[in-house]
Amino acid sequence: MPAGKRANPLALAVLVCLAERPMHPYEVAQTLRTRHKDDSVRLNYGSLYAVVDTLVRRGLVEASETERSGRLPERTVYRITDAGHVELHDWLAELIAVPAKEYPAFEAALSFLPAVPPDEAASLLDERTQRLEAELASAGALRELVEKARLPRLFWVEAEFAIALRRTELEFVRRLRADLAAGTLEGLSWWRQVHGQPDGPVPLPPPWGPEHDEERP
Amino acid sequence: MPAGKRANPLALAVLVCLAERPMHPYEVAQTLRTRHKDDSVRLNYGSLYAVVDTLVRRGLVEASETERSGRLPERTVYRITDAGHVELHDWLAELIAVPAKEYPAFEAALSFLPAVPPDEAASLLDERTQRLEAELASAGALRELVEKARLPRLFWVEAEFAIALRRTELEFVRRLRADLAAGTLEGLSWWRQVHGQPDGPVPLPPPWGPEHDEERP
DNA sequence: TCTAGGATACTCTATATAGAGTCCCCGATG
DNA sequence: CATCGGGGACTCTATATAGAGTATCCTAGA
Repeated sequence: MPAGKRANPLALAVLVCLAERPMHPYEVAQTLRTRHKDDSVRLNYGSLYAVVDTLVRRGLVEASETERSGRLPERTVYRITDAGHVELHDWLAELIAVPAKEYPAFEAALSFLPAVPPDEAASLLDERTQRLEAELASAGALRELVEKARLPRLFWVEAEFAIALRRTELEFVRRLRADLAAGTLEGLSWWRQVHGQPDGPVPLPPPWGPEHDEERP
Repeated sequence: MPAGKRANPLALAVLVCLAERPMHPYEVAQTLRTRHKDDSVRLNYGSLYAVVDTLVRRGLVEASETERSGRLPERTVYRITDAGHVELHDWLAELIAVPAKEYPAFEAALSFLPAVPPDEAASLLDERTQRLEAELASAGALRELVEKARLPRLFWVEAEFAIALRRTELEFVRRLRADLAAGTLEGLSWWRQVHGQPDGPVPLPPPWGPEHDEERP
């Protein structure tokens, strides 16, 4: 088996850091933080040490020394192995070349949109719009700072990507909200009707089942 | 504490289904599948039953009956409680109104882009482009089918959203690839140089550290 | 000089999760 | 009539994960 388990991208981050030079896990965390890679990779200590252990078990990194200063906890310095270099390369290549299915929370929320009444949905979408605008504004400010610091674009492509996604999301929300306001969203009348019942929230049922999936003779 | 744990969106999906009518977990899974909600919410049996248990412990759903036909495994039918209705509403409202930070795999990959040589990166990006195009093509075909089945747009907004994100990703990848080809990507010379060393892969170190984060006098 | 607060460098534990495995039924096939 | 395959409806288990907790050192203020 060439690829043991490629679950947590934090493991990839560790490999990248150790490919630069040997470090102890806490130092890996620092490095990722000062480079703002913790914006793109979920980083917390609980997972970090677990992930390093896994890498050790898979033979991708190995302990190179354990220092101790005073009576502070030991620091174990790890180095990447040859197998680690290979795995780093293959994993990263795969991540770049093949798009993976993601499950964004908002996509899930949209799936169940009919479960809230349409008027409330409208104001919730408005709130999201405002928050997204705020987020994009501060992201823009940050981008200017980074540019002024003369940090080449190569080192913040990931931030650009995140911003592009958020922008698309904002446009989508605005359009959906507009269609809702204009009454041009197909299914709206059903939606209003379902929530018009006086007997409290009747969130669904949607009027389609297996029979809509394929035609029968 | 009004909100116990709002981790897994599958729990939300279960609440939505049970708000429609009482079901046993397997039936919930079926329902989600026939409505293609398993495209927006990660669904697998291992998690499903665990999630239902959690909902029971939190008092959001309760067992209403357990049937048995023949010697097949028992089917426990669950119904949503009043607290469950409240939680369903609040959770969904939050998901719609406040954008959550996500960690897409490709964003992580972009973070570490300099770890592969630039020429290889170019062809990996090409491969991604092709795969994204294929994905979007089949998504388009599916969308037409759904439209022909007269399924109102309200019931597939989430798919529209996913497509919008993928389109943005495709554009982003195309542009990045083009900048790479044109040599207009800032940092490219450093990138080439680092990977030009004959002593194998020297993936990093990037030429910035804490000193770039803030100015000193 | 005493102390409050913040790094440093982990460690612990309860819970979540994925994926495989299990057991039974039913219809079709040879 | 035996058996084969494909659902249905879970159950089991090893691993991953988040978040809080711990213990030491250092610095700067009162």
